[in-house]
Amino acid sequence: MPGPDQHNPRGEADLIWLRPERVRRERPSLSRDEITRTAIDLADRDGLEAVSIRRIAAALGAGANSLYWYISSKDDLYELMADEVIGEIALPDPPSGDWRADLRAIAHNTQETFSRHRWFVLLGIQPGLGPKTRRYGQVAMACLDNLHLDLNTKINMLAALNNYLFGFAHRETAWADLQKRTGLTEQQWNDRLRGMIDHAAHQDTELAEHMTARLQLPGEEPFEFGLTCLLEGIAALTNRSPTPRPS
Amino acid sequence: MPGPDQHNPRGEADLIWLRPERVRRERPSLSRDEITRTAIDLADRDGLEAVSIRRIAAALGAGANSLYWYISSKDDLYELMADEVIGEIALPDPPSGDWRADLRAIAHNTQETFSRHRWFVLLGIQPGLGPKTRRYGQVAMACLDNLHLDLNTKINMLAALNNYLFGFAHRETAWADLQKRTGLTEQQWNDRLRGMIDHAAHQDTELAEHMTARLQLPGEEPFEFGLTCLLEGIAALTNRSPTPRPS
DNA sequence: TTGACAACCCGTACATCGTACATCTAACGT
DNA sequence: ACGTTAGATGTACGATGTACGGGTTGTCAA
Repeated sequence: MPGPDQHNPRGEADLIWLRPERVRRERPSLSRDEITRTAIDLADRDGLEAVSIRRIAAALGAGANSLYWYISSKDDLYELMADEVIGEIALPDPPSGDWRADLRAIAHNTQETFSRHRWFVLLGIQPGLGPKTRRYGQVAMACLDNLHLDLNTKINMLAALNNYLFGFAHRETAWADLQKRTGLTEQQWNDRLRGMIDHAAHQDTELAEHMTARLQLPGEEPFEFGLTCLLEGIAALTNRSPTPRPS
Repeated sequence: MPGPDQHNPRGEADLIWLRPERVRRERPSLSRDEITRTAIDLADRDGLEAVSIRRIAAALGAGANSLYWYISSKDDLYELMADEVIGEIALPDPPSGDWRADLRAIAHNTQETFSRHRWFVLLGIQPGLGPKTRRYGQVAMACLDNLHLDLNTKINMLAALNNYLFGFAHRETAWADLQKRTGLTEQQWNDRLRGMIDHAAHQDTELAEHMTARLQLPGEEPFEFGLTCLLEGIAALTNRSPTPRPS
């Protein structure tokens, strides 16, 4: 990484979504799509840190720097990957009309997709303006339609939900990485953790309790619990007044 | 990064928190603390990607690889940084007794600390078993004490809250990074975004609305909104401390 | 048919990274 | 006095992202 680079001499906001994909003439053997899919496969199999320009190129049978014709930086690639992942989330389209059920479904599908691509939350990228992301936002919005709320409130609701989903996914990812970092299988890792807790319990009950707490954090039940809290809270706020104010 | 490395031939779960800091004899000029603080300062000033072993060493006036005596890998360093950041969060200790107010305070302080160290959520590390993190968990637990819930429920509540906080911080960080990536000042960036929205509104009103929505996501008001939702939902689920409001 | 120009691809090169390893120095236990 | 070890360093290796310049092929005007 040769220096920060001023990166934008002309002051253009250079988002990939505002640039058209280069038109396919005849020769091109690559495309943004292929590149993105290959990158995602690599990340799924070997983790995000295994995603390198060279490796993608190699997997595509292309030269090392060929990709730079289609993307202008690795961050661009990340943005493409993010949008693609968002696109994998199954959506209730059209919404059923029951906003709570719809949001719950979206939440579950999102969680499921995130856990198939655990690296997602490590991209450090807010899914931006890509087409798949926009569709996601659009459908989520539509789920709230017959509540007749103002735009601002709807946005806040969905943001809260998404924040929760991101946070949960982050925790899961971090746990998985921690386990991987030790080089143990999941079984070995769990056994060892239990052992550590038992051992700690003898000299430091507080530590043992703390570890127990952390141990059970990822999983179905805590996810459901938090999700229910959020939806319940949203419902409470909408029943009250059109513009809820924090106490 | 020379290969994955099996990393743990003997199958030891090698967490930094289970190893004592090397005892200080006389000569040592470095310490985990100094290293951690230097790393944090670097990250605050120049971003997480500017945190390299060599740069930290240079900043400490030490040789390139001296740090490896104190930490055994860069991931270890991340763990130390995370614990340190958690330690900066102001806590209501002892709790006031009003669990809602206490959790709200913790949430605000956490958010405030995270936004001073935006790189935190990019560590890809779940704050683990470090002393500061344990204290955080301990105090948060104590806030729920006089609700007399079972351990499991309390853990789920705090997890939900923390997930939300992580998610929100992630969004803020991602936005800030996006802006930085364009190389524009915040002012320029906002102007440009507004311009893009206005421009988009002519040909694609849906896109314009979508961008508007995203534009306002980080900020005080959405944070407060989601936080209130969560606390309200928690209250509803415990049907302790009932929300006295017939719609 | 020819030539110019663009689209596309790739090889080389550079700065930088994490860290394994061998080695040096100075304090310590005996 | 002397070996042992804690602490610090230098060198080296395999990677990485990407700037750059030159190649190759297709398209289109003349």
